[in-house]
Amino acid sequence: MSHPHLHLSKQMCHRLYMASNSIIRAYREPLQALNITYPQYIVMMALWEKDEISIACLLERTAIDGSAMTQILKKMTGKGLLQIVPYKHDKRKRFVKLTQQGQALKDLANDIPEKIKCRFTHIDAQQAQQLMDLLDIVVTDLNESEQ
Amino acid sequence: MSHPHLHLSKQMCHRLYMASNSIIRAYREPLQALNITYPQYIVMMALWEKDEISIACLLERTAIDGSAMTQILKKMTGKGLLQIVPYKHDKRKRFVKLTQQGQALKDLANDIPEKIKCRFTHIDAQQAQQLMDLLDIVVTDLNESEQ
DNA sequence: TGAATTTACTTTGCATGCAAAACAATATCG
DNA sequence: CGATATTGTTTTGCATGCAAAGTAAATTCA
Repeated sequence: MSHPHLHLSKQMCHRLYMASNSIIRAYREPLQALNITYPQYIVMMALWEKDEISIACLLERTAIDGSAMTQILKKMTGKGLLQIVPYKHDKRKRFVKLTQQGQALKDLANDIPEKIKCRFTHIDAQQAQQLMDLLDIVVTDLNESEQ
Repeated sequence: MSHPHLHLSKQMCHRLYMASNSIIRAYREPLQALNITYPQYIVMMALWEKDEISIACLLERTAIDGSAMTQILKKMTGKGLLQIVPYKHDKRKRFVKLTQQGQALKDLANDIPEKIKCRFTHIDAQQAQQLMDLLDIVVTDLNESEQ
């Protein structure tokens, strides 16, 4: 077998690629009811948890790319879900603030995690936790070793 | 704590999102030496393993989206890595065939998996396998429950 | 056999992900 | 104090991921 390391079946990266695409696809339908996309849902979850934070803080919490975030926030502002407010003391900074409509969306979203969980029939709670722990290590290792 | 299920820290999807983005980003630099992107690398790995397969087969093996694949193959053809050849018996079908240059790239790619592995300092072989197994279940469960 | 389906892709339009460059405002340093 | 560097964010350009529509060829079926 030539170049055995290059087999697709051995690639962690390909597994992650497929799993991530699959689960984001799974969110598409439930999120259509809220009229938001998956990255926008990540932003909403971050803000439901802690509102009125700087864009930099939102970037760190969500791990969404900065230039993508600008576009995402622009669209969400257009939908009336949030507002971008400039800081008084530092005019470079802006913070993000949910509108009432944005806050209200939380109730509509409440049962989405459960809907997704239902689709996992072969993974129990312990395995799910194990998977999340391993994924955290993957992210940490890759971030720490950034040159 | 209101709406506890919506906390980012509990979202498998967000872990997968971050891990997948992180690892694809990690491949960027080594793949620049080959002048290909990550999805193009997936295509190359599939073809290095088994060449002269139909586009449909390539789609199944790589799990890349069909419409994206058209563009990806177009670019790879432009780079001289492969050719799209029509079938004789069924004119709807096409198959993909690596050029000599495409085949030769395999040697350059051979040490990429090892380079990536080096960045995982907190995951041993057993955990890596465990992670791959769990990701396989995620993908299977999500695909099986597609309505 | 000819219309209706199905199959295998391609095209289009929109939303990111990302690197690189641009920008404006603040901080730093000689 | 003023030139330089840094910070926080946006803009630009390119490559997907994906749904939906389009297309051409092969199949099925009345």
